[in-house]
Amino acid sequence: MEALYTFLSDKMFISKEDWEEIKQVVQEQEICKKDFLLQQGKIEKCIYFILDGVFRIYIENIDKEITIDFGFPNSFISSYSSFLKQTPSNCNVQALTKGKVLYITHSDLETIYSKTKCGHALGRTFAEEFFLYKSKREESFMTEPPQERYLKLFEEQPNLIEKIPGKYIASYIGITPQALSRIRNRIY
Amino acid sequence: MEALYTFLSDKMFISKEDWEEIKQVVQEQEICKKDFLLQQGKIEKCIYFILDGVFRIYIENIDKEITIDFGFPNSFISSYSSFLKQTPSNCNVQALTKGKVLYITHSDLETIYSKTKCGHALGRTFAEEFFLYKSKREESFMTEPPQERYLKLFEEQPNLIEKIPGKYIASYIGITPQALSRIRNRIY
DNA sequence: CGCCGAGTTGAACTGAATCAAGAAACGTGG
DNA sequence: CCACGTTTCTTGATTCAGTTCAACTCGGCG
Repeated sequence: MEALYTFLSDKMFISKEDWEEIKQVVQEQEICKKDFLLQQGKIEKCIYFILDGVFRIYIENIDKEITIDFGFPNSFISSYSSFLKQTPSNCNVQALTKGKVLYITHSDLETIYSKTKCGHALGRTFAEEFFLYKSKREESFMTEPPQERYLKLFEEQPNLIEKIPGKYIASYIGITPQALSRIRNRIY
Repeated sequence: MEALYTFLSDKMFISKEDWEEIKQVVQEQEICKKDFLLQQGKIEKCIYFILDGVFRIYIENIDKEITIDFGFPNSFISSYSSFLKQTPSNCNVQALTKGKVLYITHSDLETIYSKTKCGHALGRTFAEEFFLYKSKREESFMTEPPQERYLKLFEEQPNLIEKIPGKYIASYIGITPQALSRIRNRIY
């Protein structure tokens, strides 16, 4: 729980009282490998904060899966569009390893919005974080070829490359596993 | 100004007093064709609400421009990453036609955050809107081929296709003008 | 030991980029 | 309002990066 406080208070001010209020509604959950935090077609009811484990968000398209995002400890994960709109999600959120998460539900967050001073600022922080992430990814896709996207990813998340099956990484940077394999030995 | 109120109050509650406060800091500006609301390398100090005209956000890459976004009347436009982080932007925001915008500066928005009840909710609304937009775009790029991206765009913004030079549209959907031309007469 | 998923490698294919040239549309000044 | 120059669009030929299909290897696990 301190991990979450540290993460949030780095981005915004949270008073003692507000934090008490928030603590009331934040819940903890152990996750087994391959468990789903959310399945396509369901409505996302939570935002998760990853304490431990690695997660993946993906869309099941015709005949293939498309990886949209990975989640690592000390970051949020959610089918956030579905969460915001409270409409069925078009993606799955799945644990690649066993892990542990904190989460807050949509309705509890609404409560926080109304009951605490920092509520909306909290919601704003979520939204801004999610936006900045997507925005960075967009720029990467628009301006860089696959190889550079891979190298950047490698720089930013060197551990990722070890822990995650290459086929997911390939999909995440928008290429096939074969193409990734070729990029890899082009670089050696 | 009513246009902005209508737009916002559709998404959140704004009290009479808060709106008065907001009105104090919202400014209006006439824009000439080809004027820049922001140039690459500068820090985005505003969020704009488009009253009239069409705008374009683009990145100047090595040897080519990449269109990231268009802006139409009754929507917000800004180099929002730069705005949030208050760091130099890597994109330009330019008017494709003459037009008119409302805007609020970063520091004025901070004032609104502290002075009004709905401040943070307002910031949250901005962030959520921007996020949902990017998210939709990401999904489109990951799951659809260029031709479908074009057709979807055509459905959603039929007027866009008439008003905006094809080369910008091509760039926006991630292809060359030549490829767009071929898509167009493949469909007739 | 044999199976299965993941990764690699090769060959053929394909959609889009690039290069190039000509046609059409646009706007700017006389 | 026309004429000229610039920008945009189109079309064709060629090239290329990445996909697809397919076969083979490797490593973990029942």
